[in-house]
Amino acid sequence: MKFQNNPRDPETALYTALWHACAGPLPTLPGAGQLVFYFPQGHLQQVEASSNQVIDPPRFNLPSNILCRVIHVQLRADPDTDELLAQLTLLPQPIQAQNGAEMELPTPPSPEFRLLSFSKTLTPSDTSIHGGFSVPKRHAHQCFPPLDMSMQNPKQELVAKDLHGNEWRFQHVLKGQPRRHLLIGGWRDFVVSKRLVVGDAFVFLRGENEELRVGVRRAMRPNGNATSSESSSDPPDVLANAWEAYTRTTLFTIYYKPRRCPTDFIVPFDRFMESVNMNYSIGMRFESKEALELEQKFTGSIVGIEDSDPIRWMDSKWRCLKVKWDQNETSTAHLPERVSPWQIEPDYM
Amino acid sequence: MKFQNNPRDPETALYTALWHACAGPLPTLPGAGQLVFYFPQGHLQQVEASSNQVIDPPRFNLPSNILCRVIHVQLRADPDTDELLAQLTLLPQPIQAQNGAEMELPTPPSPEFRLLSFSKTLTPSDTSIHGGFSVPKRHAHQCFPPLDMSMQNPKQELVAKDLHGNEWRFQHVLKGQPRRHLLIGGWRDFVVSKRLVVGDAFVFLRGENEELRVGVRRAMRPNGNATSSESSSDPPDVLANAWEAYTRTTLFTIYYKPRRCPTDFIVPFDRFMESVNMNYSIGMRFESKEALELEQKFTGSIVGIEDSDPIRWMDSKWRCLKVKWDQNETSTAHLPERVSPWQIEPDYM
DNA sequence: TTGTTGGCTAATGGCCGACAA
DNA sequence: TTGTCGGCCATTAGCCAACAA
Repeated sequence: MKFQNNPRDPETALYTALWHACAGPLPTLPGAGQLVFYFPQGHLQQVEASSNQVIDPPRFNLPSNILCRVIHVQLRADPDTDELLAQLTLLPQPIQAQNGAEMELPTPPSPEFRLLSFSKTLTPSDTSIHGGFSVPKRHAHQCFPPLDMSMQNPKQELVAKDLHGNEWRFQHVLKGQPRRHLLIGGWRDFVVSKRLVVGDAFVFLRGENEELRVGVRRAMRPNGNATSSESSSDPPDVLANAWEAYTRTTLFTIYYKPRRCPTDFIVPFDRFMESVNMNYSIGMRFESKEALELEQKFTGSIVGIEDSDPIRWMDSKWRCLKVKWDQNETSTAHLPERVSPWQIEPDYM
Repeated sequence: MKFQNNPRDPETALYTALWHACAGPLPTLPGAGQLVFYFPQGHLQQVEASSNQVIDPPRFNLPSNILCRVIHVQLRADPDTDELLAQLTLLPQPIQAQNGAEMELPTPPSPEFRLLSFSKTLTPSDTSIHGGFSVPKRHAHQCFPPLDMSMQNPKQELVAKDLHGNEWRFQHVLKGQPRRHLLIGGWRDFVVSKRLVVGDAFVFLRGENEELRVGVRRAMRPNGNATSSESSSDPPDVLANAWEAYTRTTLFTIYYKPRRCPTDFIVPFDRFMESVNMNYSIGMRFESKEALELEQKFTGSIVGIEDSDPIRWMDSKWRCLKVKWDQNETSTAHLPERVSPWQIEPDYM
């Protein structure tokens, strides 16, 4: 299950689809072959955040961004915690080639698979020890194999695999007054094993050949409170790898945990160039792009343009914009004070 | 709980003691200030084993061993799985200084703490849902606070912290016919939370001030079968760090999971020098040193002396000995075919 | 349509001493 | 001395439909 090779293989396609469904709509992950900019500054900050260490890195002369080609992407999930992990292998690109978007490799055609899926955020009733899981009607009709409606209490067993290939069995019944679809008998095991709590989401996929998959998308913890596992995959001296790779034009590897901290230190070439061409100025109004990894769009205005770390990373675009968010019915307290140009777009309203 | 600063602090001393008790008697871990040899080859092999990837590393010109000073040691435990992790920060030593053992820093005097401890491997009864935990009599007498024997059914509540500072409560009772010490009421929670199974060991410590600690030493899985969490802390291109640190004499960091794979790529200076001075030859009989991380000693004889990877790591002492183990009442099938000189000592029997 | 609740029953959690290795 | 077992409660897991939002 660990290596995804041929994307045309239905098994692999299902795995990838499930991984992305569990990761949520938020993170944009480049594919193998794509050109991206790597921001060591952002990478370091992620490592610091996840390891709670302040790192005074050696004085590498890394530029603030490095054009790289994505050589390989490996999507994984921790067998214990189901935490998602993307491993990106990057190859720095020669400087002189840095201004040709035409060198973009053709994205391998992603074959179309018939794929049905839904996800539902768990309610207190769903997670409570008391009952089962209530399946919204349209989801049951769209994604579940059809029930034998000739029975007066239709039921069937659903057998689905998770990202690790483990099998989970659920009784799918249609009963109650009024009628509703329920997952019982096995649901509890799933909740306990996956340690689901209110706010986490249940993810369900049905691929071709009636293959069923289940997964979990955990609630975003407001701001990385200490539940986070310590096993950060990146060592504190992570920049040494980048430096080595940069100077010798060799491969290096970075990790990305989509449900952990917002990552924007890998930026697709096109998106970056777009943001470079955008003329942002103080006072400009904007709205957040999906790269900010928010569930909804927010608007605000730019209040400053300056290096976020002028000493170590001069002239870096990374989080170079100080912003003020508009007040909103939902709280904007969790929104960052600094964003990168590629995380926003001008608000033409 | 994450940073251990002053080893004289009783809190810290208890933490360290508990960590080592959970790690088991097997691994030797150097302390801060010590000189060690670092074997990139062994490091790489551990990474390969734990990530199930074969890595074709860039062609660094790393020597097969690098003298380093241990700058910092940080002992941690994963909050989810309790997996132990030692993070070693190493500083490569200048070449010209490589032949002076006198440069060994004085090991900081490890203050003596009164410390009582025991561990017990769990039986089926201990882990079964049916009952509690049976405490061997001498351990209860040695390590538990004394019971009030005037009661005809003496009992007390033990409150103990684990490596993360979480509190666990147990009812310690003396009852049954014949009398025995039992841990009930709370024991089950502990077993479930820590996911203990038969063969795992319960670790108990009592420090000064009657401070109690509990921990877990998991059974060694025969040969890294796939239960292992994927989140290896070392990225595949881990050698880039070492190379960078080696050429520029800067710090680098390695990780060591004592319950995962046998590590011998960090070897204390003295032990290595000893093994260099040992004249081993084909046919020589030996017995295993504790560095082989075995529960007991085994004997065998040397059948070959050769580079284990003559192409990439010429003249490396790492696992340069091919050995044949003596037959034994216990199986020798799990013993490695290759060992390093510092893992064995001549058998003078 | 779907979240929550109280009720009911079956299952199991969990403590006990007997017994035996 | 200590591991395992059968017995025996008390607790809870888990399904159900009523009800309400």
